[in-house]
Amino acid sequence: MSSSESSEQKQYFSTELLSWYRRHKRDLPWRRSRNPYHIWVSEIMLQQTRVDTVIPYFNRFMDKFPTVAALAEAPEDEVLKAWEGLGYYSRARNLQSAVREVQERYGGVVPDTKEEVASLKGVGPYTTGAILSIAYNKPEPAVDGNVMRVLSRYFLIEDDIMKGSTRVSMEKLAQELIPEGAAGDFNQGLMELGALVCTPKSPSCLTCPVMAHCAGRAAGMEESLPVKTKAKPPRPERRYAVVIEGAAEHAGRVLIRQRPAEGLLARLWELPHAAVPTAPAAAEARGEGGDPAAAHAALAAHLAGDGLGLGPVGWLMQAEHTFSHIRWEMDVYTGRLEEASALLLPVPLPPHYRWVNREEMEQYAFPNVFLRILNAYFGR
DNA sequence: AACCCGGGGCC
DNA sequence: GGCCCAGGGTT
Repeated sequence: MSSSESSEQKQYFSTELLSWYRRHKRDLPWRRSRNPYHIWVSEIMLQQTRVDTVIPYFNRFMDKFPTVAALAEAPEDEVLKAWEGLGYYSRARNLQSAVREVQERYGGVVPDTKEEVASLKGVGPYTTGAILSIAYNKPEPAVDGNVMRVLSRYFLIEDDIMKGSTRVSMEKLAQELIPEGAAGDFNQGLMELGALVCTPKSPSCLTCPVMAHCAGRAAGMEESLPVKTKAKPPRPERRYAVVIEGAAEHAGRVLIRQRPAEGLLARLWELPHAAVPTAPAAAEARGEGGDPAAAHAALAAHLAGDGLGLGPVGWLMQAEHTFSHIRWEMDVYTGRLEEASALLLPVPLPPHYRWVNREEMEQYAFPNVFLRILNAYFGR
């Protein structure tokens, strides 16, 4: 980092920011007490969602699970239900798992040392600092994206904030800035400034309490900081998917299945799909119409693993879904299960499979791409 | 350090 | 529809 910050510039920043925060802080539900459990839950929720969205979730969550003990004892289903709509369900599971540890190991009292807090599941460097400073007023930095944006602008730091080493140096700087005895308010002030004034686009410099000594602003660089490398584009992954149509008592229904409890899109529902085998020469063009023979081979081999036989397939559509790191490019076919041959017995369905029609599918949560396919298939 | 994990809002 | 938004876990 540049490390050309003057002590006057730092002193000014700390004093003015703290004063500004105490005059302008928003009245938020988790700011009405210093209850460490409340602070913790709010920080986990805020990691992924805007304040306005979090508020009703936080209030409902506290009504339902008012204490560490209450959350520790609750069935996981209820916790996930209370989290429904916030996304990132693994963080709800991590939170409850860590809360159970606090209940058992610390008698329900959220610990107040760096080592103990940082060891809790789902609590990394940022959340550790937030809990220690906001709940216990300990002089620990809490550096999130807001804070890195504010600091990189005010001190004109051009280090790439996507690098781990930059976060570490920002933490050092942020810690030096904490005014004596005011860690909680100062850290919240940093984040509040980033959220309300020093915003990612078109920051409101004219109302900023520290504009007078902002090096980024003085250099006309407030819009171009922080420096942040572009994430590399998601790697494409070609897949075959199939809408398996039911017959007889399942006429009008299609076969869906639930994903495993761990990993990508955990526990969501989907259509059966299989990777396109890494093809030799002619793998380039995805075309309308696909390659039914190749698709049948891949899908049939895949479904055989669940004891299901697949009959011939026909072209349906193309569909795609982009994650931060993967891009699914799917060729979608329709097909039916193979007749159960000689014994004339119904093919037993593995427990994570279901037949659903267009009404019944409403009860299951699908990633968007499968929702689009099913909606197209059912003709909406 | 590199990769894995997911979903929403804005323009 | 393209662009931007983040923090923690694992290896």
